[in-house]
Amino acid sequence: MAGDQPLVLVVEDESAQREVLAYNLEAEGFRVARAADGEEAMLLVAEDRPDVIVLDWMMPRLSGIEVCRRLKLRPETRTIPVIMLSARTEEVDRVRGLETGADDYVVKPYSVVELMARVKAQLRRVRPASAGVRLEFGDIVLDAETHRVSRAGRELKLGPTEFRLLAALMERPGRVWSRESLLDRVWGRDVYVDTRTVDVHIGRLRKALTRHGGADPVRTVRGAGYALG
Amino acid sequence: MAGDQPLVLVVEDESAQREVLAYNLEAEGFRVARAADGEEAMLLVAEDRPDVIVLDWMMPRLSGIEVCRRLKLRPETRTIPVIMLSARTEEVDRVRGLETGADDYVVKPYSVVELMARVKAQLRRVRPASAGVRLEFGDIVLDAETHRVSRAGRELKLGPTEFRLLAALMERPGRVWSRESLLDRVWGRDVYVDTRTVDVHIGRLRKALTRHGGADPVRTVRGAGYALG
DNA sequence: TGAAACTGTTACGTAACCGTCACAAAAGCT
DNA sequence: AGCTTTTGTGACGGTTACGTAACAGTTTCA
Repeated sequence: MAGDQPLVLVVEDESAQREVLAYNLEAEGFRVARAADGEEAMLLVAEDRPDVIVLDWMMPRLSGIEVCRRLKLRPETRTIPVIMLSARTEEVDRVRGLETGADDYVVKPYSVVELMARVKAQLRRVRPASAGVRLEFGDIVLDAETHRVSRAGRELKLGPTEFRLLAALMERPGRVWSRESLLDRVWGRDVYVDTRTVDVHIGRLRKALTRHGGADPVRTVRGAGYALG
Repeated sequence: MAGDQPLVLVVEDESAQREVLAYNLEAEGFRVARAADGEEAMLLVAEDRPDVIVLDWMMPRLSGIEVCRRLKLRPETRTIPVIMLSARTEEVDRVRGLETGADDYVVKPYSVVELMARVKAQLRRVRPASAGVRLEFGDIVLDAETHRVSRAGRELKLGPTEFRLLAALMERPGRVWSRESLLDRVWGRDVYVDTRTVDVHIGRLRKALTRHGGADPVRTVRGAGYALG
């Protein structure tokens, strides 16, 4: 709570996944605290007062559900937003059913772009100053919170994948993303999808962006990937 | 870490499996170092500093687990990503439980596509694709992140090979590169291409750089090669 | 439960790009 | 000057990367 940058607590027992998460959060400019299980998490919460908690559901010792429940009991920790990670859709339903009070849910394998957007969205609730939920490029505006995209004031209809793809591209306009890193960021880490699929979705995104006129803002860099502008 | 292409160390005691792995990795453009047991692996790590290690769990002498544990103890090798191979799901669980600090796990029999994807994913974590390199020489500016080249503020259109060729030359202005070393650097290690091809691409690069006026910045060093400036 | 929306893959046409060659031009050598 | 070696470059066939329509399987939602 004290520092410049928001502090995100990552609670995940599997070290590889924990580090991937931490890596991406740090790349976004957050400070990161790590916990490998629920008990460690409770200690760190008391100690460091994180601004957001990303919490794995399935963990040894103290499960994510239990951690969440305990946090929401105490007034001084009740307001810290919790984003729950779980492996399957059914589990999300179950977690919801348990009324743990988590503020958001993300299903594994998650898209990095999406998770970052949700972390930012939660932060914005608590710290209205933190920016980044609203991305702009030229006359294109993307609002991660409301999941809406408009161009020149006109609302655009995008599918979920096209939305995340555009969000990834808008995150750093001009930067060239390889098909592989787009797959990584937009589709998710453990999904094995043909790289040509990226081309198809880029095509769909282009069609949506230019439906009502306007130049194609997506640049193809032959042999390298795609970029915005 | 030194070379152009990432170096992958394959540690696997069974020679057939080791060669299959190596073959596929080389087909993907990686350089490959091979080790038949843990002790050899430790030596090769110290010697060659691989970018990624693919490590079999079950091995004579020094097991994969022990290799991994030792690697993660020393600061200079801690950050090298390790992908563990093991024979069964239960073993993966056991390896995980041992907290060896491996960065990813793959169960045998693995899909080659999947393993390649994981190797690439780990590499991306460590080598964030030539992040934000901006090269300048006189009025020429090359931005690796956006894949853009401009001269005197005017954007230039370069093909992929010309782009990489210019990047290589700009990395060390004034230095004379032989055709062979340019082939190595720009085209890749074991590509069978005539050295005269370099001349042709130098010509194309010159044409692009001088299209809108300005002196030819590429110097021919007769009998030796080319240099910038 | 259907209908609609969305997804990943495939196939095919096209345009850009690549490597080689042949010959011209330039540079060095005697 | 003549001769040899090296480099510049236009032309050309072959290859590859990309754009996109079509399609089948799946999910979502009324």
